[in-house]
Amino acid sequence: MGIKERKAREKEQLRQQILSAARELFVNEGYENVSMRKIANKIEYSPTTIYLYFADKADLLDSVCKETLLNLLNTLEHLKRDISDPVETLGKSGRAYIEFGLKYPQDYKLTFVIRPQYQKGLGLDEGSVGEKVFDYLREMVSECIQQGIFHQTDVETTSQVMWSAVHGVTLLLIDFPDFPWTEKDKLIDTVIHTTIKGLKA
Amino acid sequence: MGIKERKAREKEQLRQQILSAARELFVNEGYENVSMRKIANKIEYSPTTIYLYFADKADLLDSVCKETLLNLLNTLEHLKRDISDPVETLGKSGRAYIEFGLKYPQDYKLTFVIRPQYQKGLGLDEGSVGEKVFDYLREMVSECIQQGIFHQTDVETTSQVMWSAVHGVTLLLIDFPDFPWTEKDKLIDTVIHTTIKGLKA
DNA sequence: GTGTTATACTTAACAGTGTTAAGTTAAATG
DNA sequence: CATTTAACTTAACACTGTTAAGTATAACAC
Repeated sequence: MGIKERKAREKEQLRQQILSAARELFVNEGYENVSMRKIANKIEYSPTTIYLYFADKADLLDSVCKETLLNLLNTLEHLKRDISDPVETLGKSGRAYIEFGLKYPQDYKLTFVIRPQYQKGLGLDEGSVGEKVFDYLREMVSECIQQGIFHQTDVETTSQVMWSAVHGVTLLLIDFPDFPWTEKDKLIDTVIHTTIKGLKA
Repeated sequence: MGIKERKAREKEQLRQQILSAARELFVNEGYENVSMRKIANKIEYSPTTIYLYFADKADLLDSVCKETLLNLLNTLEHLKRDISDPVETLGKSGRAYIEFGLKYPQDYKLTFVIRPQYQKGLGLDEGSVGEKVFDYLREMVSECIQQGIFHQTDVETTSQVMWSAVHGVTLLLIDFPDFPWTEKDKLIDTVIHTTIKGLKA
């Protein structure tokens, strides 16, 4: 029964082709400026073929964002976690998060800004990749709280404060590139250190 | 020479009519889902009339956002500033900023997220309303630094950290309404207090 | 009051959009 | 070899932002 498998493999290949064409165009030209026809041209198929693999343009965006979240999760999980110094680890994670956003600014915006506009079902549902990313943050914070380093004892609130800080600075740096920012690394460090210091007991 | 003045007044009136129709539609249906024809219908003029008053759709967005920034600036400037307790004032300002964003979530997103996507020239240029809003923040922060309350002595970096925090939590609350947030007021307060505490000497 | 010019607005059109229904072609199945 | 199924395409619909050309009316000069 090798034929069916080959077919399935070919289907999956085309799906991936569509996905990576879409990502490249979304990132380079912006979601709104990319048409289904442009994507179709890039992969040399007719526009309607895409609809055999994805429900609509928003679904395509959805899949692209899911990949981005997987990459982000992967980046974070590859950080060496120093359990003896959870605050240091939390800081490093925050920095990695921001740097991920700045390394792939368009992907970050697609995932955390554009997508919520089209997909009410946030992508942070139970079991989703988005939730896993936030779970990672929860773990880091939880460790700090357990060791009594933090003032707050509420893991949720503390995690959300941390997320606000890194999300905020990431988006500002992306969206207002011409603003007279302090030297980028200094700003990032200050955001992280200020937040962590504010959380400490 | 009353005729010319009357005409100018009428022109300005129509301009305002277009603007408020655009704002209402942008806010209720989202920038991307509003067509020039929809706006035209609402004001009972032909679509092309709009182009006699605004260069294009992005220019219309621009003008709507400028109004929003004026409203935000006005809100902030009406806060009682307690010069004897600048930290208290800074905290109140931060809260007012976030609450403004949550009171007019769509306007906030149009101004701080959607607009930067279409208008490279950020809207924080010298002399712009956007700059005035940030100047307000600079003043608050500057007062805290002058009184030696803050650890940092750099007004710019400190202001940017503050902005990151409030912008971050505002956008997260708007974009992910279904996320299991801590009680909203508690989260806002914690974000502000954490940031200010982190900045203190 | 008449002729001219400028102003304000509209009609028609272009090239493009997301998406669907119907049609085609080729391969797999019986 | 006939038939069904899968993969893909063509054609179309109703819509988009925007421009060029046209029209009617009001303001002006004489």
